[in-house]
Amino acid sequence: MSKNKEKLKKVLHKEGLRFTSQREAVWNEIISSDEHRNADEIYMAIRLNGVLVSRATVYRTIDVLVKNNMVRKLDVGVGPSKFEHKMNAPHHDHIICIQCGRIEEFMVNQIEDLQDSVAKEYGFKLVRHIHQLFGICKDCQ
Amino acid sequence: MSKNKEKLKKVLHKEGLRFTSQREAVWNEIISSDEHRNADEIYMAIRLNGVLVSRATVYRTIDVLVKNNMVRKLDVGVGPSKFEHKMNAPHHDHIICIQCGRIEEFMVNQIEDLQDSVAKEYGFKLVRHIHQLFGICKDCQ
DNA sequence: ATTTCTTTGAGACTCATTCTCAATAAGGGC
DNA sequence: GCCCTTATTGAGAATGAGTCTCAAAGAAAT
Ligand SMILES: [Zn+2]
Ligand SMILES: [Zn+2]
Ligand SMILES: [Zn+2]
Ligand SMILES: [Zn+2]
Repeated sequence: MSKNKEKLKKVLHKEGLRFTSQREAVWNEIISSDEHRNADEIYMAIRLNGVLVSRATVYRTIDVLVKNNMVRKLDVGVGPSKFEHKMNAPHHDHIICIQCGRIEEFMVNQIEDLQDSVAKEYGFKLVRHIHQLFGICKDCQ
Repeated sequence: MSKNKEKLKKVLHKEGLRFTSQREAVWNEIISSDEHRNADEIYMAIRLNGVLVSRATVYRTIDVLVKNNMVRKLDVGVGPSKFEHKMNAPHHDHIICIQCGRIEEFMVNQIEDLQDSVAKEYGFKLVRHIHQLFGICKDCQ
């Protein structure tokens, strides 16, 4: 069994959920691409592969994956949320062009550390963070 | 005329928009509090003051204010967006409790500077940023 | 195989936000 | 002020992402 399938099984088991073909299809579709896609795009891609999975199941499955750190949810400020898998992908945040929607990824260790300090200072146990820079990209300026 | 009224007039003029009593009412309501409120809460507060302004106008006016850096839009991850004025308030970001919804404000110069560096590195002209830390607050742990 | 509990799909539903469009009000010129 | 043009407003309809419902189908347990 593939590493990714293992991972899904493990998480579903931990959550007391069953391993089903639909959940596997959603997970497979999400890890098949490194793009930032919304739920409907993922749903459509699965259908194009000839697999029948409902929109509701796509949303439900993505929720589980997000909760378990396998998928990152991205609010791009306009329109539906986008998603990306986190398998083998190092942590990163995003810089987004408000003109053309282009998304670049960045990661600065120093910022990550400073976030931890802030959480500590305020007595919060940090679970996740959103860090998005919005601006005009080179091509759009 | 008050400083705040001036400010609104200036921005509306710059945008080629007219100064109206409704827009003034929305702006006055927003600057009257330092809380983080959603559009409907702001709408209700205006009505309680006896002023009649429609929900649509509240939304429309907030959009202008956000675009012109007078108001900050806050996506708290669940439910409607919240807003806060930026008059005389130094820039800050937010750390939010995912249990009780409590919101604290923080500001780290070093993070702000690092953001500028990232934007520069990617050739983006930075317009705004979202930086939100989500976790469990002291009381909820 | 039978029972029990979970999952699924189709579509209804929610709810924040946006849109429509006729009625009203600003702002500029006279 | 008064007129004219153009922007704004309000009420409610429309939108759209996401959630919920519930009967049917499927998994696990006995
Ligand atoms: Zn761009
Ligand atoms: Zn990414
Ligand atoms: Zn809390
Ligand atoms: Zn704040």
